[in-house]
Amino acid sequence: MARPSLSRDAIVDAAVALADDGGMGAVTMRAVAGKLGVEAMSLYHHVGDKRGLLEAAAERVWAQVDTTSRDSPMDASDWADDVRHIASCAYETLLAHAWALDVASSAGGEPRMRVIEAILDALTRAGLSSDDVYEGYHLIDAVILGYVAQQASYRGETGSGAGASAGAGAIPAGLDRVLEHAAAHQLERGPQSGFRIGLDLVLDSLARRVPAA
Amino acid sequence: MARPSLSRDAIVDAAVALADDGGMGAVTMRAVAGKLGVEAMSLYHHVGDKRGLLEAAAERVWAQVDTTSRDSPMDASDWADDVRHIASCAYETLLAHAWALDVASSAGGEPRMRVIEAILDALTRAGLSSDDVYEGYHLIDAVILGYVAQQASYRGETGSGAGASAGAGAIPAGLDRVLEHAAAHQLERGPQSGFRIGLDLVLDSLARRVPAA
DNA sequence: ACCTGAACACCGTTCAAGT
DNA sequence: ACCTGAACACCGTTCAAGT
Repeated sequence: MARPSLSRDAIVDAAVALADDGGMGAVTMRAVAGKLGVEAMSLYHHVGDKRGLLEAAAERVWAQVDTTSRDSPMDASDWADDVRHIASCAYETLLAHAWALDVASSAGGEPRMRVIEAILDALTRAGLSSDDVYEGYHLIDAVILGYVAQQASYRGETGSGAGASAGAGAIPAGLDRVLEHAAAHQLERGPQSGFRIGLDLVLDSLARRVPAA
Repeated sequence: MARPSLSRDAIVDAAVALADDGGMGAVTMRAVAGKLGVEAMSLYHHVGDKRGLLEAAAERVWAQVDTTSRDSPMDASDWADDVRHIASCAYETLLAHAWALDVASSAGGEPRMRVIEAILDALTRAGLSSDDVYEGYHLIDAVILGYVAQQASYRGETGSGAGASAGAGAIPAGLDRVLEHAAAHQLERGPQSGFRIGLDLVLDSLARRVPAA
């Protein structure tokens, strides 16, 4: 039973695996098929399109984000912890599959909507005005996507080039702050450290906008 | 003088133009050459690589961001306005050329470093601790990149699909907050409105961390 | 119903040849 | 020095044919 007759799920799995090591460019209809011991054209009986396959792969990534609240679902006081939990999980997951961010415009499908729902729900439970829920969600989402993009690009920079010191070409003379900043990057930091600091700063600002009980 | 003998600049210009309408996928060595009335292989005398060409194109986009401070260069009090000015300009520019964000990991080159320098300089002038400058820059950068990604994906969603109402497929039952949120999206809002609100929230938080003079 | 070989219209890139 | 035709090894996708 090396091949359970080829299923859509198996195809999407193979695409995710290929993208994880090798990036989105490594996802080729022929490569996906090869990984499943089948010819490229067989895939079209299950996925319709390469675009559709990539969207399904991105959706699978979003589905890995844990959106369950940690404690009693109606507890308003821990709304910030709930957001922290969901956002951290999303950050970690997306960073592990950074290619998922480059897939199509509106990728993510229902799994992504569940993440959005969970964040909106936490902000609503906090007692924020509906305007603040609206704007707060966008800010939190931007922070997640932004830090993932930032961190992914920083990784790619030091992971591939010959000399790991200078980054994307030496820093031109006169950009002294950038030079300092690059040096500060060398310091040891915990995982998520920058992201968590930024997220907490945003959450504190939002907490200040909760009307007094 | 239809063809000033083909220059690297002209090639990069053509690549930017093709990407602006048609996305990164429209940038093809053959298409770029065609736009310049030349054969594809001629490009290799000036750019070396398609990757290099795309990086040069992204660099040209970053170069459009205005990094000049608005008033006396040593004025510390307007550091927040300076950040607002640079960040808004970056947001607008990147949104107009959203493909530039998908180019290679560390794209942007020296022009992007100048943007980073300007932001770091403003935060330093504010009198923030070096740790806060470090983390504050990352947060601001994440906010810029995040809102651009968010807005670009929202655009792509309503710009292409058949029915403009539902977005990326209808919203599944049970996701009531998402439904509300999608409805709120229909309201008229100024350009940059979400981004400016998020950015201001972040800048306020940073301002609170400036040690008292 | 599911799989496949051959084929089509594309890619990026190389290389020897032209001027 | 700069440009190019032909060619190579790839793409995604279609289609008629096999089982």
